[in-house]
Amino acid sequence: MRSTAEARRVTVLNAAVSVFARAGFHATPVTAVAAAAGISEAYVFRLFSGKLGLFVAAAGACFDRIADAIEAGAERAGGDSPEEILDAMGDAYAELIADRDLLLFQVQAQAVTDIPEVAEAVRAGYRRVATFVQSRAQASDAQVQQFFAYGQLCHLIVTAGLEQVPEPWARALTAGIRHP
Amino acid sequence: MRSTAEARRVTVLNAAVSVFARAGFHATPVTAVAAAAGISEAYVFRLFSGKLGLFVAAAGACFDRIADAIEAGAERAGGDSPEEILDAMGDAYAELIADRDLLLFQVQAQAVTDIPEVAEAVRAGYRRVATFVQSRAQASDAQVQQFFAYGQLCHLIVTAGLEQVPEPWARALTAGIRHP
DNA sequence: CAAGTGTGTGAGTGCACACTTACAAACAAG
DNA sequence: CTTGTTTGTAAGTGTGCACTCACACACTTG
Repeated sequence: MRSTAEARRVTVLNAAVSVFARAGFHATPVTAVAAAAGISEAYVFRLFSGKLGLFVAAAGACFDRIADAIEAGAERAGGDSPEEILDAMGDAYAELIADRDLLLFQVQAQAVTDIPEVAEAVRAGYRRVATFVQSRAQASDAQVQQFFAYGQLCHLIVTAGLEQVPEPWARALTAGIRHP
Repeated sequence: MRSTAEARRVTVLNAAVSVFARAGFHATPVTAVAAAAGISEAYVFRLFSGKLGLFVAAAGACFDRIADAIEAGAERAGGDSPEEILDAMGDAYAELIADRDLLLFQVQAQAVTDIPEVAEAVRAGYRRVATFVQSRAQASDAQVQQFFAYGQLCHLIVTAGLEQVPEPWARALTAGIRHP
């Protein structure tokens, strides 16, 4: 049944985002994502063209979920000004990455951009998100840039575990970042 | 001669930063850094306690160089206001990472923060840089936060190769970032 | 029922790589 | 010269992992 194979791919992709997020591309064996998806390693290799194909597909799924969340967040904005819409998008993003999988996957993907296919997937993901943010919020270039700069700051805060650091420098970096 | 061993360690560390920066911790064999340093793999293992010890030491060297460059940059500031000093520091940082090794190494280190020793090294590095920036520039928390947020944005720009992308969304993200 | 097609796996295979060990040359001290 | 220490390497060893293949069950079609 063709639909079953397609359903499997979705399951595997969700598992892949979670598992790759922890230890990254090179450090996670495809056995691990197969186990997380509840199927055999051999079948994962049939569903995707090698480990790299799996990772690239997972990157697509990751950015899909991010784009959807931001889009939904924009709908809940309090007003029509760029500031209000960006703020609502930021809140939606913060909510989405509460479980950390999507954030950590992005970090892992950025770390293996020496592989051209991954670099292209990352560009495609940010292209999609950035163009939507700009057009939907009617924000200026500078506002969009700021939006992503503080998004990237979240990556540092989470990977370095700065929320747990009580020292002043860490408090300065984490100040105002919504529920990490 | 003890001094020679110490000199070797420095050589190896410089090589390690460059080599790890390209492909990351898990994807680069220590043979590669040994070759870059011009010595045998076995001797690298004698100079450092395993691959992880080498990587952590390289992280220390990386943040040392960053801190030194920012410190030197601050000396060249045009004035005494926080804005002028932060700007001079930003310029110094941008100059330093022109060769990309230090920037990419930071990305790679952030990607393997699931290893506790690496996470601690990253925190120590940012602790050193952030405390210096804040005390030297007498900047507010918000200014320091902004400084690092746009620094992290540079990581995205470089890893995704956004300087090469002519599309509007990419131009918005790269606008005003000093000579990438 | 026979033949074909899609879904799924267990049991390999081969290679890359982290780390060790045994050994050698240089230099120093007595 | 002998003994000891430091610098350095060549040649393993064992393991983990990407990827393959032969095979099996299910389900459809004629």
